[in-house]
Amino acid sequence: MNDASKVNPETRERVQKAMRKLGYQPSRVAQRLRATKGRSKLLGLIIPDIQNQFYSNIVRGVEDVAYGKDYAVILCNSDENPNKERFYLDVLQSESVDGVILPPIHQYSKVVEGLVEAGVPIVCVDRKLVREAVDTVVINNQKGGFIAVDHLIELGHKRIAILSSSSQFSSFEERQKGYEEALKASGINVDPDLIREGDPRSSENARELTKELLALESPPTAIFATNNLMTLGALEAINEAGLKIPRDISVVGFDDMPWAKAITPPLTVIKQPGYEMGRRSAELMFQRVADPGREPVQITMEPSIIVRQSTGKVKINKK
Amino acid sequence: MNDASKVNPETRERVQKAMRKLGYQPSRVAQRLRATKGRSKLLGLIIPDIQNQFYSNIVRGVEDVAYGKDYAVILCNSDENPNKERFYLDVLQSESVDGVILPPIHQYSKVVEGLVEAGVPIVCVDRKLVREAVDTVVINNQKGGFIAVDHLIELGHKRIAILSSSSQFSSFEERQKGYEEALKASGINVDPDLIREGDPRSSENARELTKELLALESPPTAIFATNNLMTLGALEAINEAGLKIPRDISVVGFDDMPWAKAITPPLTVIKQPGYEMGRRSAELMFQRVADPGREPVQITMEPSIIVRQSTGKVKINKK
DNA sequence: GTGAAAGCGCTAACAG
DNA sequence: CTGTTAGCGCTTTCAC
Repeated sequence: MNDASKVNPETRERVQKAMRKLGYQPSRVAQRLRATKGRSKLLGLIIPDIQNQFYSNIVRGVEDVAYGKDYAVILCNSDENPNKERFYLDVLQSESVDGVILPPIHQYSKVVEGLVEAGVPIVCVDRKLVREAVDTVVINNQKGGFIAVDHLIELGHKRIAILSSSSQFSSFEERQKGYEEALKASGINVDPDLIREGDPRSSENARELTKELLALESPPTAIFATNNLMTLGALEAINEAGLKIPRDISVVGFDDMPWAKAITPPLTVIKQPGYEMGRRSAELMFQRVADPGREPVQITMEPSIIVRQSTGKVKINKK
Repeated sequence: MNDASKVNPETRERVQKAMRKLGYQPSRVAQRLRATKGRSKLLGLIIPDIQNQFYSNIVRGVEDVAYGKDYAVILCNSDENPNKERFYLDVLQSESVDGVILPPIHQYSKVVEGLVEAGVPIVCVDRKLVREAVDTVVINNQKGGFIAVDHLIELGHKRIAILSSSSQFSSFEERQKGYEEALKASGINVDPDLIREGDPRSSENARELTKELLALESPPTAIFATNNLMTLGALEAINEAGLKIPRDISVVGFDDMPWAKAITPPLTVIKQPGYEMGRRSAELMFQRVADPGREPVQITMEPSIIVRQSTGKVKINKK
């Protein structure tokens, strides 16, 4: 029934007919219980929050690849809560999934590192693990930050603010590094007043931060928001202040959200290939399941800037 | 170990300590294999597309309830493809999930109806099944359509277009019914030219449709877009045509997307409580698992209109 | 109150 | 090439 190779063709046909007739479906549960290693047809996927479009892109990429291989995926939302992450990791192990794909909450994670060492196939996506060599799919975040800010500098901006994360996620740290790098490369001082760190899961928080920025004695002429939710918050605050983009202020967002080109003016963004990142992660996963001994690889994908009308030449603010 | 009731407390304590010491974790797979009915700790969730924010809201609602009950959920994307739906339904059965939550692709679905009759706990969310009595969580779509259009009528609009679905989803049919009802209630003729049906999964398609609408000899002064993607497409087409909202045209969208209030001008929408719908669906699921004999219930939630600045008083078009 | 045994549905290993 | 068997890890039942 399972291995078509060494069976009498007519017997095979007879069996298949019987299967169809009886509507027989093998129990994946029993299969999994018996199989033990690497053929459980189940994948675990832990993400911070499915309501974040960037992560739903990743999820879709993973699922599409899984579907093609007859795998199902268990989806878990961690809310950036390490306890939830650990809980789900336990559940997934207990479900004997073939592997787990996740953006690790901490760069140094005892739990995840432990699993890697225990030989559980793990793929990190979007964020890295520092100590352990694991299959990883990320984008070049520093470059993303750099090109965003460099674009603004080219337009003449000198007071460029950044909305970043107060938590230590590798992705945000790198984007911020890119921001500073771009400024320095153009001989612009990094003004700590223009660096605002908050909760990247809260557009509300970004809105507050942006308000503060706009209320500054010498407010920024441009804002770089380092993820989709923060971009939203920045936009809200700017609208509320009655400012016009790009006349009064320029904005570069992170992530090419579907609505970015539908708004007025269309939003300039750094595009992350979320769907593709999901696909690649799942592919790495399957490679590792097939060959647990393989050396870990790290795939770095390229972000790109999509210039639209939310950025414009700077104007001198005359008071 | 499992049932705390009838065990010597000190033995229990001893066992628990041993469990912790050895890091023992029961295998949910083996549990599921043995358990057979209604305690598998796994739920199936089939949605059209996780990249659609409305569905990711539902997913989040389901998962949060599941998490609270120590359940995991297998997520499947059907892409509105009945074959994929059937495929996943088979997979989920084979995984012996305790039940499946889904917006059925067809109102008359042999497969889903079959499962219901076979006693598999099913909860329909967002869309209904016509023939079979099943637990269902929907919103009052007709009312949603009605209040959207009625709002536009009150602003003086008479030529109101609708972007609806060419496929026969119960939700869209009802929204369209509400549209017609509102027009009739105000003595406005339903102009077939203003009713455009397309693929609700494609903002691109909605963009085309809107372009056609705007190119009409007597174009609409307002557009009602019946889901989030179609709203996006409409907005794009309007921007491209150089029209200003609400000066030149008014728009009401469906779904309160996070970006709706961050854009200029903020978008008036009919809000669906997606997250809550997910929660309620999961709750119904658990109720049914606990009591398979219970009468099916249908929960109808209320949509609400959130009036923002994308709708304005109609102006007379003078050529 | 506690311990032993049967069996869920499958696959791998082995004997015919 | 085909048929039989043991056992994956658990829960339930039944005997102690």
